[in-house]
Amino acid sequence: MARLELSRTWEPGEVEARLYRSWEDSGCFQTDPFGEKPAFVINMPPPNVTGQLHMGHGLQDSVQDAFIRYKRMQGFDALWQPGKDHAGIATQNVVEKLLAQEGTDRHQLGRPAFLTRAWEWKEKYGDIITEQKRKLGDSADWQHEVFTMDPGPSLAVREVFVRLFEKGLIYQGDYIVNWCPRCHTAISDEEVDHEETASHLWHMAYPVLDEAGQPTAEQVVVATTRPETMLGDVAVAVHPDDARYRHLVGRKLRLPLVGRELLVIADEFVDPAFGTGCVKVTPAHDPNDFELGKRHGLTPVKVLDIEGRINQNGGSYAGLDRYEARQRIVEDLEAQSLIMKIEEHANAVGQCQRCSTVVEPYLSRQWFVRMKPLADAAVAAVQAGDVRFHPKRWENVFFHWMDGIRDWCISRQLWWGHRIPVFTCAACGHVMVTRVDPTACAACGSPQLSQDEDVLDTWFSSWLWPFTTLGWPDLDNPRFRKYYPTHLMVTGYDIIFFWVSRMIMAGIEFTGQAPFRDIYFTGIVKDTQGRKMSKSLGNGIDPLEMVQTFGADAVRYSMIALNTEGQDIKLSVQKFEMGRNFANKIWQAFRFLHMQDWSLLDGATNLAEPCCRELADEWILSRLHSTRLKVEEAFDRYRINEAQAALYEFIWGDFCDWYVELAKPRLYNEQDPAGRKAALEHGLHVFLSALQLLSPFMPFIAEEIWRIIRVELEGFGLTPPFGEHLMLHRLPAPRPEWIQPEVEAEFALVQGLTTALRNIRAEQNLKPRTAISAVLNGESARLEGLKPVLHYIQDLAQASEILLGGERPRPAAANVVDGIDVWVPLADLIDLDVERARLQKERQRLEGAVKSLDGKLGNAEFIARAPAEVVDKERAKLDGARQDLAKLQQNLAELG
RNA sequence: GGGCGAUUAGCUCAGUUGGUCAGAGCACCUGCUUUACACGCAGGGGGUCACUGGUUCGAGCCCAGUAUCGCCCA
Repeated sequence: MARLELSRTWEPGEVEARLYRSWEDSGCFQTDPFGEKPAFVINMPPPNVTGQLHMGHGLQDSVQDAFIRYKRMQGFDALWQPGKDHAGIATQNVVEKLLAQEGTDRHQLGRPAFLTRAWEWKEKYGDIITEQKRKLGDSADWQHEVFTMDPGPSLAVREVFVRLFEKGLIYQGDYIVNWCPRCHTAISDEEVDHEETASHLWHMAYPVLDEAGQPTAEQVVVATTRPETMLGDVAVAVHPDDARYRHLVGRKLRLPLVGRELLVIADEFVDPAFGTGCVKVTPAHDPNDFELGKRHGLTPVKVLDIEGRINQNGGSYAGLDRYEARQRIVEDLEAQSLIMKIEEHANAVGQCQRCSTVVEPYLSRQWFVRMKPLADAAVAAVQAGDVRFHPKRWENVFFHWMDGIRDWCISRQLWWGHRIPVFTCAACGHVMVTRVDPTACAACGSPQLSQDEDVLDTWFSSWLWPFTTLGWPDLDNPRFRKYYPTHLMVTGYDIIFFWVSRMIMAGIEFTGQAPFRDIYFTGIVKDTQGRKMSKSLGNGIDPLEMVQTFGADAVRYSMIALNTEGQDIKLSVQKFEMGRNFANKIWQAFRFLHMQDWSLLDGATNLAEPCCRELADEWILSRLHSTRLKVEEAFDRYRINEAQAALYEFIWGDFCDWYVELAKPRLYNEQDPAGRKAALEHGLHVFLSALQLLSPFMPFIAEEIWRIIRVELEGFGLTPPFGEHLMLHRLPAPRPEWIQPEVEAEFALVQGLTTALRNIRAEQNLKPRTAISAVLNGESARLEGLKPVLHYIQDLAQASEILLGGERPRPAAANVVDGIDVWVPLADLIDLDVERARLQKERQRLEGAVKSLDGKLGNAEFIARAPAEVVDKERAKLDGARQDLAKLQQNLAELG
């Protein structure tokens, strides 16, 4: 029978592409809203249409896919709901750049033509990111992929806007917002990154005026980090209790360079300890000053335009960029000797998260959502345990933010996005917020209506994502009915504010239910120095490149291995070697099984069941099922790295290192065909079972080996006991009765004795080919117990002969394992000095153990207070150590 | 200023409810072309678990404080 040829190492490239196609084409990722199976749902955080795959996806998708695949194999109708985000600012930026290359811009094009271009771009490039995600092996339900601007989600966004408006939770108003002078739009507080920057504090003197409006000799000195905003100053404030300035309150000042008269006002807000204790008040360009101005009835003066340039209110500075203006103003003040001091000052400057431009606090008319009423229910839901955070500590971050929650600026001065459904009648000024575009004014009937020019913040569609992806607001949509609320959300802790909190609020507000039950926070992927990966630093590691170099399984394995309890990950390319090495190890183990004589298998062969014939079989089966339990438990506790680690230890540490070695003599024993067959069958059964458990983590190699086994079995005319795709194969019920601690203990002794012999061999520098024999001595009952496993030790330690009991050979190298003497007669081979040194070291170790245990057990308090179980255990340890020590002393004495 | 996290082997990190927990991977040392694997095998070295007190029969693990680093919020 011709057998398949297996590559010498695991070569993932071609295999992964082929298998993924086969999964997707066969509908392996699909779900069934009408089926009987219970649902398990993860909503994939929608990547931006402009996005490129980065390591954050590498990490989070590995986690999500592991859960989804595991649940799917447990018999759930597992939905991983994918989608994409229209990324308002980012997409508009990209399209505007294209237009600029063509020598035009969106204003020349006009809104409809611009939107056509944006859609064209989206259709052409928008799938790049999801194609990239397929390379990771993501088993998402791609057929139901949703885009935030699809008709469904768009309808939902409008519905939500109208509902909130009707409830009085959406309002329009003039407030200070964060303005990005490059994106030409307002952004929310959450979209501003604060970076500590070295700056200056300029102390500027404003002359005090007398009753007649003439300058006096007195000056008021204010300190500011933004001198250019002085053009918009309308007052100077001091603390009412500040004795230094009390006499000035109510007096007038002359604003230098501009000439405007300013009033000195008193306000509790002023911190007398900061700067000079006098604060210039610029209500149009500072949030605190804005509030201050409102309290004192001041009229704001705007001095910046949407580009961040000084406007016509800035007199001779009009048209200058804000930084040029800053420089010129400082120079001009200096020329008038009005700069009193320039201090070094570090302050946190807000930057646009999208383009890193320094944002300006900017007075403008925007739409806001009143958040407080939504927040209360969300907090209650988390407190009640309706939503559970993993790790739990992130709850505090959530509570803290919710506690101080501020209203959400949702309007953006963009064209790409959901246009705000507010219509104003040109004739009578009546404002309408409607689910369907109105054709005539509801008040006066005029058809002359104009829609608000702005669009909504992209997050305004994202916060609805868990239910809009499933068909909401159509409550009868079968997908919504079956899959909502979802079960698990996996994302980074860095978007707790942006997204997680808001999703919880929206879920409760609009569906009456929290949108997910559990939320698992991953860490953030950093570089080796602990810096965030970024394009500008060029310190990113490209997941696609890693997939190409090491394979998707390796990338997934490594990312999950590194993802411990939501800690940040310091990543380097080298880290992927562990995944690659593990995949290759699995492949080699399979090559070994594969190269055996499969013609031994017959109609009675059932790889779905074990066929234990001896201790080694029972042992590996026990280990397999112990591992199985660990995996289950780890998934339940959201510690999937532990699940993966347990599988690694089992496959590499138990199966490859010990079981395969013991299977070799059985497989090569021509005298015992039944034994050969059993060894092969049992090896395949255990290996396959482990692979199935591993497949949520390393789906490709598991699936490929499964496929090859199928093909080979069919080649021998046998029927595989499983279906075409491993990933769809139901996990068999756990069999705890196969876990046998006594068998594991017995085997541990085999391992200990083997290691002792190998240790002697290595320390005495004996070549592997050199035959050694050994004598094991101890209590007769224990020697009797070793009889059935003696051949294991002999094979594993490559010993020509092992005697149970008998005289100590002289000279001999010696070890003691758990009360059993291990002697290796070495005649002329032994190096006495080496042997003596080795034994002395071992003696030292044992003496230490005896001393510490002795002390412990000599302590009456310990005997009295510690549980009897613990005391007994310690006693047994002491007895064992004493016994071993005595034997060791004897061995040393023998050496002379 | 408030909060959170980290501090365990040279490096990156695990260590559930306090009692075989002092561990893994990489790196290191010594052997090894052993018919699955050098992306490997066998053996080995290496840590006052940041520091100081406390609770306890017993503390990487609990408590208090200190130091250093990092993050978030103000």
